[in-house]
Amino acid sequence: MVDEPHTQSGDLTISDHDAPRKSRSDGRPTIADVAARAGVGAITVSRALRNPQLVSDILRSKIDEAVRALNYVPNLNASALASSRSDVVGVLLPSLTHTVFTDVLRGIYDGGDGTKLHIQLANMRYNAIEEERLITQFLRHKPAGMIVSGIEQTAKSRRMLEMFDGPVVQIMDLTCDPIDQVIGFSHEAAGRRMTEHLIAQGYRRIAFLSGWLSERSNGRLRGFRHAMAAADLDASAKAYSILDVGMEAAMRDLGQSPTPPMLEYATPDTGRVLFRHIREHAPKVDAVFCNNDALALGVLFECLHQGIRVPEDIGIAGFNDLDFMAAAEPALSTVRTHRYRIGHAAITTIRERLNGETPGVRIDDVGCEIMARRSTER
Amino acid sequence: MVDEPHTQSGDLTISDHDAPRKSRSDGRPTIADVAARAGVGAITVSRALRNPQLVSDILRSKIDEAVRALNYVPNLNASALASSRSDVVGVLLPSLTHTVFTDVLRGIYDGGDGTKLHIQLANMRYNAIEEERLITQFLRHKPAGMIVSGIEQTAKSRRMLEMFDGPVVQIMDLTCDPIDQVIGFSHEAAGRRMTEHLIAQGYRRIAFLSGWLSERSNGRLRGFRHAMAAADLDASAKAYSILDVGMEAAMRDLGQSPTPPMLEYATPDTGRVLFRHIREHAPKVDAVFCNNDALALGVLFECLHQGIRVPEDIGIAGFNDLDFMAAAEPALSTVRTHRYRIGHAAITTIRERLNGETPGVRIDDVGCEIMARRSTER
DNA sequence: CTGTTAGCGCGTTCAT
DNA sequence: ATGAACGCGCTAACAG
Repeated sequence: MVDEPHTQSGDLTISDHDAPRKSRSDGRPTIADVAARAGVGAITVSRALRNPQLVSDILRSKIDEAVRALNYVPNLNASALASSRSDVVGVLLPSLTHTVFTDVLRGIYDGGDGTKLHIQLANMRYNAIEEERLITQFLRHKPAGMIVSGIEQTAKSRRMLEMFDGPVVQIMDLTCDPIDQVIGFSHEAAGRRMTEHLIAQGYRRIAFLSGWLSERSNGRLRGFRHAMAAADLDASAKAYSILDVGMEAAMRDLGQSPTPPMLEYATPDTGRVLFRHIREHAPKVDAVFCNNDALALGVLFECLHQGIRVPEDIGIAGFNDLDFMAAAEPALSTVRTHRYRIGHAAITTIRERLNGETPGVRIDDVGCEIMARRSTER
Repeated sequence: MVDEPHTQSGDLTISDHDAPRKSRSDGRPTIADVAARAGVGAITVSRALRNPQLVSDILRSKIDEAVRALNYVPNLNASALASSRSDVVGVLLPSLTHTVFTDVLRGIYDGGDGTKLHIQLANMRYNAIEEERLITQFLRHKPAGMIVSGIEQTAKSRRMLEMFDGPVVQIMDLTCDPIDQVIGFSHEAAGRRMTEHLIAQGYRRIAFLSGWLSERSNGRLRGFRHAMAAADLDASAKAYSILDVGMEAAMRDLGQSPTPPMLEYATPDTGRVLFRHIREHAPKVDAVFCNNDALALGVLFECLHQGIRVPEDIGIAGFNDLDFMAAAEPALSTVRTHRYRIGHAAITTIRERLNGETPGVRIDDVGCEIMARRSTER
């Protein structure tokens, strides 16, 4: 086998036999080796690899052969340095566990499929300061684009992203003043609409049940309150919000401190505990609007346990429409959010813009859907 | 300002005055700019940034000031090229949606926290060929380490990873012949132990219920069959395996083709449909061992719906111990796997080895735990 | 502890 | 359609 790696390039002053030549390279073949073997210039190899049609068929096949023979692997770091452009898209998510974000992620990956885009993912843990740090880090890689969650970046984060030379997409919320582009839906409208549905079904003493509230959850709560107020149910709305009926105490019952990691409260068990507290402190509550589906599932189980009829005695609604909601007995009402679609749209618009296309719309409201099911059918 | 950047290296034939010098750079300050402003050599800046204690206090503070003043952002691509070493860890997961892998991911991120390691994640969709392609891609970035799922890589994937110069950790399964290191547990043992538990509880006609079977699911099924055979229940084991009682037909009922995306079958709704088929085709089944928790939840709801008592008429067991299992009514038995711990251990060992420490153990069995709850309490 | 020199491997620029 | 030369920004290897 012709297995002589890249030595011909340096016929310098070094003695040919003893040549210690402490190369800093890791010994893997470079584009120059491929070029030498194919009998062409390095740049031709470069072109053949990135844009085959720029090279004649003959050279191209020679090059392909050489690539295969040498087992050539392009060095993307060198490429990125030379072109000051990389194929990495930075993605910042508040959580890697919540189904809502994993669905977004799946959309991003599916949408990025078949391209050479790579995803670099970070977990900012619902923490704007952490997010700032991560953005700083990410930018060092000179990514091709960025996807960040929500619209509540710190001023510094925002500045960095504005100065960043590439597409930036904020997702999962809406704002009229995006950094660059935003794709999401209005959490306030979602909360309002589900509450309106509950009221239309005849529920009057509705509790909003949640663990810890993210910025977006707060939007839902606002929507809930507005809808209650609009129906002249504001007083009870406040009274029955779990925020007002001993959440702290309930949290203690979970054996956890009411401080971070607060995300852990978004579990069915939390739902059960919180609902027990509601029954104690606000027995007249006739429906619970849960800030997420896991809580709703827990409430259902607690009702099952206590022999409370759903939807007759208590209406239950969740948020997100995870797959167990439709399969539950009775099926649980919820708000379907288009998480997958959002992720997909985000990476798609980045791809398009990287290809030179123009942004389309800067603000993309994908909406959401009220899934009215048995659990709120009064 | 002494703002003459790197021109001394090439006092060739270029005229000194006219030089338009179309810089290909993007105009951002480089390490040379920082060095110039601080009045030191570039390498000193480099050192100060990477290993502050190698530089005297005076220079270090000067450098820090310059960095801040210029808003210097290191170019990691250049760094990676020069050192042929990057701070990116490649992670290949079969799915980004299944809670089992998102928990792994959370472990990885938590374990990588506070380091400069970046995670580059890919979704190989339970597809070894796709995995091979992704490994090829990843290696182009010259990552610092790699984490891959399972032990069933293709021969080529395996070769690439063996040749890769850095730590490689296979996770979520066990093998006595890892590529480098393996951290996981035996799915066969897990399946066997849960089955033994069911048998010990007095269940005899046990069905193994699953949607599509990954390599690891197959291990669980093997364990199930071994345990059944060992208890002289092998005939029924085969008969009641959902694989033998019309899975295809059941799948059609789901309105889906029995081909990919098969992952979608791991939902509660699938559990309900499959359980209905079991009741029809194998009415004597007295327990179902579900390949995952979502299926088990669906079976529970179907029992609720049909008025079948759990655990008296039917025992239900799942796999993974997602958080709704303990909160269900009745609480659902399952196998707790240490997903988070595995992810955490994987990135931790990579960190350690990057720091020059030796691998510890090559094969790390983190085991699993049988969570016997009401749903199998006969 | 600090600086000098010489690449790392590729892509741009400009010439052919 | 192809090639030569240089530079992208940083760091390893030696000195001092």
